[in-house]
Amino acid sequence: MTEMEQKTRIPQQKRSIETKNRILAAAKDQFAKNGFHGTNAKEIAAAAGVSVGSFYSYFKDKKELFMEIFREHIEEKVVRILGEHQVDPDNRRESVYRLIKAMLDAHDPYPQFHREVLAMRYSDPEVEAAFTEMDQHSLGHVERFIEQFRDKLRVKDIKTAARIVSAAVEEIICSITIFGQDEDADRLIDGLADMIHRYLFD
Amino acid sequence: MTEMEQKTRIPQQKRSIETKNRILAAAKDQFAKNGFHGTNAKEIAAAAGVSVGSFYSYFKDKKELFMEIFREHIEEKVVRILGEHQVDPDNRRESVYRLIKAMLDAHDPYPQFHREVLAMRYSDPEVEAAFTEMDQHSLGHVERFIEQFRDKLRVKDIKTAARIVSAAVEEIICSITIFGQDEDADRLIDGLADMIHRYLFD
Amino acid sequence: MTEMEQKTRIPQQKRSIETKNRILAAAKDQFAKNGFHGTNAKEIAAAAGVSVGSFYSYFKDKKELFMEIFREHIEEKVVRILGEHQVDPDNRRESVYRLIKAMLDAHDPYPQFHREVLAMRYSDPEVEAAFTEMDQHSLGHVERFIEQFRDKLRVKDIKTAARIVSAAVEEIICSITIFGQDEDADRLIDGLADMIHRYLFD
Amino acid sequence: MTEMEQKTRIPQQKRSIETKNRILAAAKDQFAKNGFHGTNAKEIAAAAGVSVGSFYSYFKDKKELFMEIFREHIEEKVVRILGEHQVDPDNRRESVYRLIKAMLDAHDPYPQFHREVLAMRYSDPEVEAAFTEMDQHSLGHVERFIEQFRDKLRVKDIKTAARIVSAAVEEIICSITIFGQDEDADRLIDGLADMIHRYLFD
DNA sequence: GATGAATGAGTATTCATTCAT
DNA sequence: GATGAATGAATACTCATTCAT
Repeated sequence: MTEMEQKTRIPQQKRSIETKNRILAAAKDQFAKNGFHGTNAKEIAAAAGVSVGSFYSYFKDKKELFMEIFREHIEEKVVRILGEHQVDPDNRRESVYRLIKAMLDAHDPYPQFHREVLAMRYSDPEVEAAFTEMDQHSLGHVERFIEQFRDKLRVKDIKTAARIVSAAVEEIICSITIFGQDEDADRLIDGLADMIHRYLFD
Repeated sequence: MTEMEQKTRIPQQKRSIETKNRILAAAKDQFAKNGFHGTNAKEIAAAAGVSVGSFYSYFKDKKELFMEIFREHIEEKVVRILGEHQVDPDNRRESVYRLIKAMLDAHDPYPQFHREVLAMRYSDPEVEAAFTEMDQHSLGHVERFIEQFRDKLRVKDIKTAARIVSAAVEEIICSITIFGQDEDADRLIDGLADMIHRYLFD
Repeated sequence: MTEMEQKTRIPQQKRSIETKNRILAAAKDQFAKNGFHGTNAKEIAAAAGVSVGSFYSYFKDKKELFMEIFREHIEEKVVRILGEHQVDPDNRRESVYRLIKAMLDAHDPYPQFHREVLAMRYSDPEVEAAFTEMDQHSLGHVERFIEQFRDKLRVKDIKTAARIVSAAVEEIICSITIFGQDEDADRLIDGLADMIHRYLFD
Repeated sequence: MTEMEQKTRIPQQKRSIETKNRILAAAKDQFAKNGFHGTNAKEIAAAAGVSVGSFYSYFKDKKELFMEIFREHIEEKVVRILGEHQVDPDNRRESVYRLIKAMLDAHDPYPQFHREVLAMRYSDPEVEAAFTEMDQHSLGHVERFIEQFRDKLRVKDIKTAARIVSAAVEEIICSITIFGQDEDADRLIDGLADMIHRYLFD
C-alpha cells in the first residue's frame, strides 16, 4: 500500500492496463468454468494470451488475482446498482418488488463466478471478509429501505428485520440465478415480494 | 472372495468397522477445520491414527470419503429429524416456529463441516446432486407442512410458497449456525417465524 | 537349503501340498494374463482362493513364486519331453522334422506365460540364469542329435552348428506359439526342416 | 498458444530441444541399465540433470518416453541401414553374408536397451505393435533380397522362406549382441550364412 | 495354521512460482 | 518488459509384506 517493496507492477501505460484487464477477464472465465482449485496459472495465462511470466508480474499469486476480481465485482455491481435504487413511499408493495429486482440486478451476470465465490467464502477467511463487507452493504441498503417506512412498520427491530429480509432475498436470488428456470423466477419473486410486504407492513 | 474385483474393502470384522469409522470421524474433523482442498490423505490418516494404506483400502479417494460423510449426514440428520416433526393445526404461529426449530435441529451439529459442504456444492456436481436431493427432502417437508393448513392459506401456489419459505429458513439457519451469535439467534428465529406466519396465514 | 532358518513352509501334508499347487496354478494364470509386474499378491491369493497370509507362508515373495513356476516348467516340459525324443539315423530329413516337433512340444502349452518369462529373461539375472540352463539343455539335445550323424555331416564345428540350429528352431517356434496362425505353422516347420537338413547334410 | 490444449511441450527453442534430448539419452541409459520397471521418473530426471517437472513437461509419462526412444531407434537404425544394403547377384554366398552383416549393423549399438525392448515386447501391446512394424521392415527387406535371386532359388514359397531366414538371423544376432562373446560371433555368422545359402540356393 | 487388516516406503504426477534468456 | 523453460515441494495412490487375532 505504501511505497514499500513493489513486487507486482502497477500498470500505468495503456497497453499494460489492457493486458491486466485481459488477464482479469480470462481468469474470471476460467474460475467460473472450473473453479479456483480447478484452474491453474498456465491456463489463465494462455486464455489471456500472455505468458505465465507476465501473469506473475501483474499478480502476486493466484489468490490475489482472485481477490482483485472479487473486489471489482463488489464495487462495480453491488455498490453502484444498489446505490441507484429509489423508493416510492406511497406504493409499498411495489417498492419491495423493486428492492428485490435491484438486488437481483446487482448480482453477477456471471453466475458461475458467483458460484465459485460462494464456495470459497466458506473456506477462505479473506474471501469471507470481502463477502461480509458486501453483505454489510446489502444489509445497510435493506435497513435504509425499511427505515424509510418507519411509521408504517409492523416490525419493531429494524436491524433484525433487515437481516431476515436480506437473507430471504439473497437465497431466492441465488436459487434463481444459479439453479432456477426462468419460468419459475417471476413466481418466486412475486411470492417473495408478498412475503416481505406482509412481514413488514400488511 | 466370491465378489468380483472388490476394490475398496467392505468391512466385516469389528476391528475393520471401527477403523473405517475412525477414518470417517477424523476426516470430518479435518474437512471442517481445513476444508476439502486444504486436507490431504496423509493428514486424514494420521488424524485417524491409521496408515495411508488403510485409508485407501477403505476409500477409493478423498472425494469418495467426502461423499460418504455427506450422505451419512443427510440420512442421519435430515431424514430422521425432519421425519419426526409434528404439527399443531390449531396453533399456526407455534407450528411455524416449531418447523423452523426442527429444520435448525436437522442441521449438522458440526457447522464447520456444513460450511465445507456448502463450498463444494457449487463446484462439484456430485455434491450438488446430493445437496439437491437433501433440498428436495426439505422442500417436500415444507410442502406437506403447508398443505396441512390448506383451507386457511393466503397463498395459492403451495409449491412456490414452499420454495420461498424453505429458502428463507435455510439461509437464516445458515447464518445462525455459521456466523451468528447466540444472542441474535432467538430474535432472528422469532422474526422469521413472524414473516412466514404472516406470509402464509395472517 | 540346509536346516538354517526355515522361513517358508515346506508342505508335508496332502492338503498343504494341494494349497501350494493351487497358488502355483493361479499365479501362472495371472502372470500369463497380466505379466509379472501387472500381477499382485492379493490377486494371486484371491485367484487361488487363499489369503495373502497363506500366500506368504508358502512363498518368500512374488519373485520366488515366479521362479518356482518357471523351474517347474523347465523340468516338467523341457527335460521330460526332450529326453524322450528318438532319432532315426536312416531318415535324416524326417529326423530333423521330428526334432523340431519335439522342441515345439516341449514349449509351454501356456504360451502367455512363456511370453512373460521371455520378458523377464532380459531384465532379471535369476530368470536369465534359469533360462540359460534351459537353453543348455536344448543346446545339448541338439548337439547330441547332430552327433548321431557325425560321419554324414557337412558341418565341422558341431557346437556352432548346434547353436545355429537351436536358435533358428527356438525363434520359429516362438513366432509360431505366440504370434503365428496355425495355417502358417506347417509351412514354417517344413521350411525350417528343409533349411536345417540342407545345412547339416544335403 | 494457438494450438488447443497442448499437454506436453513441443520444444521450439534450442535450449528446450537440448533438454528433451538430454532426457531421452538419460532415459535410454537407465532403461538399459535397470529395465523399464526398474527405472523411475525421478532417476531419469536426475540422470538427465533436470527436474521431475521438466520430465513431465516433455513426456506424458514414462511409457510415452519409452515409446519415443523406441520409435527413434526404429527409424534411425533399422530403416536407414536396411535401406542402404546392396546385393551382388553373382556372389550369392557373399550376398547372404552381407545381408546378415547389414542386419547386425541395424541392431542397436545399445544392446542393453534392445534387451529391455524385447522384454516389453511380450507384455505391452504398444511395444509389440512397434516391434511388429519393425519386423515387417526386416521381413520385407529379406523378401526383396530373396526375390532378386528368383530364378536360382531352391525354395518356392518366398514369403515363408523370408520368415524363416528372418527369424534365424534375428535370433542369432540377438544371441550375439546380448549374450555372445566376440570370438563366437564370426563362427556363428559364418555358419548362419552357410545355412541360409544352402537353404536358398545350394 | 489361516486370515485379512494394517503398514509405509515407494512412485507417478501436478502446478504455483521463479528466473535465465 | 516479455517469455516460457525449469523447478521441486506437495499429493495422491499402490502394493509387497508383516502381524495381531
